[in-house]
Amino acid sequence: MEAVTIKDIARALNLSTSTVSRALRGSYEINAETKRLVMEYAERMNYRPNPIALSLKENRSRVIGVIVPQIANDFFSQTINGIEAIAYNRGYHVIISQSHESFEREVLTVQQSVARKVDGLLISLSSQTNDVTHLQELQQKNFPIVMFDRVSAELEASQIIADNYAGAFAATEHLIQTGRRRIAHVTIPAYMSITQQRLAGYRAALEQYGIPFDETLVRHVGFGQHEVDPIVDDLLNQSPAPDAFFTASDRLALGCLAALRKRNVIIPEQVSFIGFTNLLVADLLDPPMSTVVQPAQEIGQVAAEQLIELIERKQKAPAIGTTKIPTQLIIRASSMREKHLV
Amino acid sequence: MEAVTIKDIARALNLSTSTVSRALRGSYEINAETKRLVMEYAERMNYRPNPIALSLKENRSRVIGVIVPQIANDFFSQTINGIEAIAYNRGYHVIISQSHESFEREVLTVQQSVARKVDGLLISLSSQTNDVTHLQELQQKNFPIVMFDRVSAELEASQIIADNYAGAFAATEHLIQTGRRRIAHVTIPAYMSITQQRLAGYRAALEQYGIPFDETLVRHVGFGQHEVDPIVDDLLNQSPAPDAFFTASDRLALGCLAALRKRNVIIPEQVSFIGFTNLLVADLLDPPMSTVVQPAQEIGQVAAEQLIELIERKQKAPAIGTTKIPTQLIIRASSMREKHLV
DNA sequence: TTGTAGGCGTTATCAA
DNA sequence: TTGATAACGCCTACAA
Repeated sequence: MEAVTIKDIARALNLSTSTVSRALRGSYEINAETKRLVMEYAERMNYRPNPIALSLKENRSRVIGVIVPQIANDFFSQTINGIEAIAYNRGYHVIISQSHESFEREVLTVQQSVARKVDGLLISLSSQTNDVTHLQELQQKNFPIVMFDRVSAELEASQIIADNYAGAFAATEHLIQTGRRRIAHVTIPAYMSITQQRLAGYRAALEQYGIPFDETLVRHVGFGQHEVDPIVDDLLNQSPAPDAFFTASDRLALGCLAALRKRNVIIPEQVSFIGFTNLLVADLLDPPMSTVVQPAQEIGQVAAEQLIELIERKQKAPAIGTTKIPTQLIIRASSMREKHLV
Repeated sequence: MEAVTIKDIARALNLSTSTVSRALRGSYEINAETKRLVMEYAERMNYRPNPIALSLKENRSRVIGVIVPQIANDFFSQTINGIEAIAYNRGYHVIISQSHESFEREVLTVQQSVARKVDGLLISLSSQTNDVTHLQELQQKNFPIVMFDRVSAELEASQIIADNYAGAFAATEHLIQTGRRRIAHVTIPAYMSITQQRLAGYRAALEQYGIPFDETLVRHVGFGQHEVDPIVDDLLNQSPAPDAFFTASDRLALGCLAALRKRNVIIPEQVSFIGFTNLLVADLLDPPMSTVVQPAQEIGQVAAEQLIELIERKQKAPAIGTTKIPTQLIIRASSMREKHLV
């Protein structure tokens, strides 16, 4: 894999490397004939400038680092898809790393990415992360960072999130309007930003409809295995038992469904925040599940746009703020399915 | 983001850059005291070698290029997960690109990756790709390439695939053993490697059990939208109609399920090749779906291992071959669920 | 209009 | 044991 360099072209054409360089970028005054000659030869030899040499010279790599808790997760893989689309359009490549929901690995990965000379960082925090000094330090050095989905208010960086509050409000409101009063909310750890936003939306909807908030209906589940079952058990042992479930993720939604089925309990309706790539799945579950669809791809796109903006205009005072992308509530009730039957 | 360089250290310690360099890599003979001094200072200043400078010098980037049709796809995101795990352990970063199932974009992306100076390429072909000259050219230049999942026999590169033949055989055999005789096989375009392997397994099982192969039961579906419905219609209009479906992917499995439900038809059993991240989903569908589980993560791991091997021992004659990773057939029948009910 | 030289950060070679 | 120099590929200020 020996690639053609400017030096090779110069030698072959009996020119200096600077002349060749100028001819190729077309900038400086240069003899039209020389330019044509160089261009032709470069074309023929399939010359491509070495991006590594350029990076070294320009002190920029045109690479964006992306850190997510997990790649093999519909929400994040869709986000990455959105990031990738924007990045490639603007001439950036994307290096992806995973924190595996571990604070330590997140810190390590951030350091590695920076050592690798990425031009900026897009990050969604691990579920263990409640200390963001590793990011604050970078920011003080003026290193471009944009956070998405799982963010932290302690960092003065641009943040792109789904409108979790509105989504949770809409989901809860829908359940109330269909007659539910005891809506269980099974969600992720309490200190995470998205948890708080969703919980707030849930509470606001209850309040608006005059339903007292019952904290025993709210359960926080970590990211380990087999944690959902006992929680569902516990909820069902309440009297009165919940008459609806509002879950915070695919994983929890499926866990609750499985637990309910195992106990042979049929809940009138379940709504979940989801990131299923193929939303058809939600409709084909038994029973079908209503969903608060997260605009994963759009979140990725907007995050990438803002980061590149930050990288390219190296202003000291970039516009920092939180961008909320709307969610969409899709109702899927068993009754609706029957309509399809002939 | 000014980083500390060897030069900075040299200046601060009144040494030459070569001495500092030696001290840091510890290799050459060097005064123990000097070494200690340099190490300490480097540590204190949080020195990190500039990987771009190293790449330029060593003519290697320690980056692996990965090209998949889609990131937002359970199978591929799991594969990437496996690749990432191995790569990071061996000091490589991973740059991911998507071909979006387009031949043109695949060619473009391959060229871009090479221009970016990745040390090697892991690729799963787009569904449109049946010409692999863009890869053959690279190979002739001795550029390391490993293919996975969607491979091509026309390329003499290592290939890592699921044991599609055995998986399809097992699925078909299972359906036959439960009494099915007219097993529809809804699959992807005919020229793709995995299609052929699965079709061969399907046919072999039929043959072994003395069931004549009926080509009208085999349907190839492209990657566009809304293509599944009319095909299911058509299959159901046959007489006798199929008594089982064996589908080649998540997307086709769900498409068939939805189409069947829309027509209010209940098929006794459906088996599919799948890559669902959360296999719980298959069990919670209505009806639950049996699956040929693809070892996506392992495929990624093995592919990454083989590629890195290829990169690091720059032998002219690397061991080339096809590695088959076993699949796993998981039976999920409605009757099994009933057992769980109290 | 073209060539020379220096530098981005690092290391290998040779000289001191 | 340490330092000076050249080189990786590219660009550009300056000299010719």
